[in-house]
Amino acid sequence: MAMTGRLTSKDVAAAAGVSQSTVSLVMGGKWTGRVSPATAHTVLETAERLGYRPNRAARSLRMGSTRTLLLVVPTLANPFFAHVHAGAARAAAGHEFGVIVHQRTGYDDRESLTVPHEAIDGVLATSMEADLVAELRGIPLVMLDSEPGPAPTVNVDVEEGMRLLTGHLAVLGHRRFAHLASEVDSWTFRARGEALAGAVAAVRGATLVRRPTAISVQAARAAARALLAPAHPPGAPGGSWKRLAGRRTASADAPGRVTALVCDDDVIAAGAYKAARDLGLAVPGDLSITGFDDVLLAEALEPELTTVRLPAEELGARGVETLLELLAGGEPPAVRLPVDLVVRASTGPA
Amino acid sequence: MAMTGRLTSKDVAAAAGVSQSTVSLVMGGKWTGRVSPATAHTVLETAERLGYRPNRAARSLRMGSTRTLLLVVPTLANPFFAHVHAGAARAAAGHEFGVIVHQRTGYDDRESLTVPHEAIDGVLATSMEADLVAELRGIPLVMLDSEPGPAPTVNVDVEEGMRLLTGHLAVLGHRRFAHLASEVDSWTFRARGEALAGAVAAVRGATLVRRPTAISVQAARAAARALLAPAHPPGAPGGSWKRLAGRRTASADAPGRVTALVCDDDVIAAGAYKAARDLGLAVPGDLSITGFDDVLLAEALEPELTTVRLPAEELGARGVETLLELLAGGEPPAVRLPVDLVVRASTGPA
DNA sequence: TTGTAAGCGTTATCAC
DNA sequence: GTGATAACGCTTACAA
Repeated sequence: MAMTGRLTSKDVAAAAGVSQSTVSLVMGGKWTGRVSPATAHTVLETAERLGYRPNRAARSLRMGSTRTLLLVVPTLANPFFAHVHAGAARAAAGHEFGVIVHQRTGYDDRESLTVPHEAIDGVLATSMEADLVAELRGIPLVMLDSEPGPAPTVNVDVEEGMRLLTGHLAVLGHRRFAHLASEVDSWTFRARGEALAGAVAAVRGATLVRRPTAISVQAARAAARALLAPAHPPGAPGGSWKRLAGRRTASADAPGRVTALVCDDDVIAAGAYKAARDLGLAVPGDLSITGFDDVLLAEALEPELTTVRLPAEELGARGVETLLELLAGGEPPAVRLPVDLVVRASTGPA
Repeated sequence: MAMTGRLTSKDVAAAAGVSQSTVSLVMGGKWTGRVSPATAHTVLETAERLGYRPNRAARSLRMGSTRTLLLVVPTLANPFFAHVHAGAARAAAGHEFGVIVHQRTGYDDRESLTVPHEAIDGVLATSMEADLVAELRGIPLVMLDSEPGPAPTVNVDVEEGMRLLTGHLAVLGHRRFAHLASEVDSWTFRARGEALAGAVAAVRGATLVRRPTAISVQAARAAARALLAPAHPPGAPGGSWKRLAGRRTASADAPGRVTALVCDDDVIAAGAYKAARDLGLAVPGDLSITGFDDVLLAEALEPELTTVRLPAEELGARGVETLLELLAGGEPPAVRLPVDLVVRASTGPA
């Protein structure tokens, strides 16, 4: 039945032989010292027997709060955001809050921010532009993995992730880097790009080229092909490079010969794998490839993907804690969550 | 701000110089013939200017319905369910309903059904056992991809999917089939298993072995290894079979030599790929592998996966339509959605 | 055509 | 200790 099934606290009161307000007190758990243990027990029992559930709408109306938070994500089809939701829901449940999720129609959907459900106390916006969020005028907001700004942020340390990746590759002898970057213009990807550029610049003799792509396997495949084989016509059989460029000469003298391909995302890395195969490049023999996020895909690919693990669940959980603090009138500090380098099999000596 | 920002219809009424009920009528869109166009316009304008949003809690309380549906899924980390949610949310929005999603803690979590949010009008339960759902006593329910039972169901035609797959493989000459089955005991997987068994039985001279596995890449990898190389010690180097069994002899005389591995799920198929590599079996040269669902993974794998595309978004959308019909007092018929065979590169001649 | 008023089910403030 | 009672903001007869 909708709401509470037409069974109200008044019914419970009648059945238990007490007043309605007593039922409310008992159900609310604030009866100690106001209601006798005996009556409290009776009330609890009859409520249970009748299957009574307090009506949330009435409670929300009275309390002025819905105990519901809204999580806005670009898409749930990327499991990263599914994990953010799981973490947020778990943390919220601990405070008797619920989390509803709104998936926008894509990474750069600048329209569908229209909040679908106004019965919320606050919003958690993931990977989103600050200006987009202006529409939520007045609603308490915490931004996840986004540009620091007026709203409190909870971020993952993507810069550190890029530094870790670069260090790992540099130690392996790589000097010619390429960045297969997300073309989505959001803070997290700008930060990744800048951090990578900075980290590569700190490596003696290292070079970096960059190419944007949409976040999809096929788009990334095409972009990676263009990046790796600029001179070849699109459909040309690969393999020539492999033989042309002497591998493991490390000194990076061969112009344009990229040996390390850093991808903004695991999905993009999956596309890069395909491009490498198209061109006859062995991974990691001819080309090391790295991802970012560490979603399901990373382990499913062959060879398994070296990537950066982002603490998705914790991002969601800390986001909720921060939002709750904001709702309580506090001024939560910006949070930055550490990341881990996960070395698997897609990176090797240059 | 929580709720509606402390700005009520009364405030709008005062600002517009009309009564509160007039505001309500106008905002509710049922003013034609009851309020003059001029007043209606004034009201709309001031509401807009003030940024007024009706309080959902109050509306829900008064109306006895929350215009909110709950979608319960095993996990959102599998993009299949993310798409179900997207379809459900889209369809619901068209009826001014919202959809909140509850992810259980896994495929066979038999505990966490406790609905996290009672303010709902109905429930959409995905891939779930009928008996589990008994706890939702009285709440209107539609089951998705689940056992037909007392509640209306919206299913995808998984049986047809298995028949399509079997036919495709049989035409390629396969006779020795193996089923890497989900160990989750839910209707959808039982149906897949039975349909596959039936379809294989209809192929002259065909045999089928079955092995259950958890739905994860590593679990499936281990299960597939055990299935494909029962005689080998776990760590034994593969490749022997490849040379032992004459490939493409098709006649299926070599005992135990499986040539087609049908997986209950794309994630399981990803594990099967790894097992094949472990054992030195080429896909599809030595072994054809098929998946089920057609999620992101299918295209990311190499070779790309032959699988069955399930209409996830439509499943969600039709689920909502069915639930809405149920809420309206109707008796919605059971729905069965067609599926498509997607032939890619993981299947080839036996 | 517009305004008045009675609830919806809850919580919380008071008298008792 | 317990029970009336007044909101919370909205929808909708019904009165003016």
